[in-house]
Amino acid sequence: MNDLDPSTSLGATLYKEVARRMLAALSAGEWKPGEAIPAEKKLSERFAVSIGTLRKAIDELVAENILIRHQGRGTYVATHNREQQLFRFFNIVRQDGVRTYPTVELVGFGHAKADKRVADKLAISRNAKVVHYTNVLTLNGEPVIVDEIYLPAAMFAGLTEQMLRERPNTLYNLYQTGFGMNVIRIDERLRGNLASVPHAALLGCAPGAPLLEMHRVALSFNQQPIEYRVSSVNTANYEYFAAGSQ
Amino acid sequence: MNDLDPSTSLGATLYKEVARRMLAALSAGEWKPGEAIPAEKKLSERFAVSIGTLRKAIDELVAENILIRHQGRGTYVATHNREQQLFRFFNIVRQDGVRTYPTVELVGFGHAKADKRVADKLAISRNAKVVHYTNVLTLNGEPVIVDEIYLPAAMFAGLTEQMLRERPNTLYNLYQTGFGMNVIRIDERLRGNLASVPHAALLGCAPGAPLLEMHRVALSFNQQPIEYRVSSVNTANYEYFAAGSQ
DNA sequence: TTACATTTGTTCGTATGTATA
DNA sequence: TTATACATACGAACAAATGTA
Repeated sequence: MNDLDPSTSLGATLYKEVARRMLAALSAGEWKPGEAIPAEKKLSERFAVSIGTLRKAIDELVAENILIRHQGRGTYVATHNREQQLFRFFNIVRQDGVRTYPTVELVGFGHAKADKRVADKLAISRNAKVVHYTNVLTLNGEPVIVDEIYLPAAMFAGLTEQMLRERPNTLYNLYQTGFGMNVIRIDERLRGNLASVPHAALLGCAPGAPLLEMHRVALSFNQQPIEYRVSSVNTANYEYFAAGSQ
Repeated sequence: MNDLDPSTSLGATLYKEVARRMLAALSAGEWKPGEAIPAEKKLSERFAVSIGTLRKAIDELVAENILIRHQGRGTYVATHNREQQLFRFFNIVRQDGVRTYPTVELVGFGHAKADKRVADKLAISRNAKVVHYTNVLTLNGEPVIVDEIYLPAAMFAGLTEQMLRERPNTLYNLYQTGFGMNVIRIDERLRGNLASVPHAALLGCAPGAPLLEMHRVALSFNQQPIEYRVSSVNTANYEYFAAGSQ
């Protein structure tokens, strides 16, 4: 035991300190999504640690899905535009187990002030400006999900309805390439609920039909909330697959 | 490319082969839940690999929650009776985020034949004998969950209603200590549904109230299904927290 | 096709630090 | 204090995958 202030000392262990410094470089935009970071050898020299220690630091970031390794090629900053990555956060599958990807239709767009719930979820002050838009997701020709999506307007200055309509890729890719907002992790909570009249109309089911209601907060590097989304899922033929529960 | 059958070769890498052999030892009962396995040094001698390779093998089993490391003490086989482990699979939390643990009441017990759905989930033949029992879980004095639980009778010979009532610990601990069945992983699928009349009575809600319906298969070492459980959750004040979704 | 350079992956061994009993 | 066990850090050698000349 010593009486140094631990907050001023290094991050407990060397490899964690290296991981922290690499995260800082990522956060500062030194290495951009889709690009390769320098080779392990070079990084070990830069941070003045052994190759093993550097690899352990990278291990941590790979485990968090921030970096992706490719033997023989290099280590890359994760993006949201690879097929494999595209729907990392899309957990709705058909009840027979078949996994298909949705087509998205924007059915509502506007600005609003954060109410208590949205302000809490986005960690912004009440009445702060938010962008609010609505998507309908169709699977195999059947509308299955209605997404009510809220963004902190301050972080998404210049976002237009057209950008959402014409994005060539996923929403999270648009956030990443258009606004520098990287979704690293999501926090998801689920409830049962009954279909409201407008949602029933969008989903083609009866008002009062049972739905799965998903509350999702998308988080960036420092647990910074980027997006709050309420998804209403018609689980007549589909279901939520809790992928991570091992 | 060569034309050797890869299934006849070793497990690709040495550390994975060691992990496989350790899993075999666990599966064979050589190391029992709650016990410490031999020290890394001894194991590295036993498997004739370096300490680093052995540690990497253990890393794999720790990541799967099969082993638990304690610096200075040893590496232990995971059990379902530690506070921390107790509710590893219990993902229902109060909407304000407070996490409390349920009290369980057995309200139904009997034997039945597997219908198509249960046979599929448990990977047994249709009409095979199953144990079917029903629990009501109470959180903070309020009944919140009804569990309909199905076990393959062949794997749980001698299981009685009294054993379920008088178990000093969790169900999964009873499976482990009483029948040698270790729950390693669960597969969970979620839907919205309406409360049936009997479930509404047990939960103290109106028939037709919206519920979260959870279909869970508990799996053992070789993806062997051990238990199928349908949980009906009243999410008026509680919600499902998708812990693993990162 | 072949050869080669580059990059990550695996395995080894050693030394030292930290936690536990 | 001492012994034991896991954790961290170092560096070296070789294997495997990739891309290119």
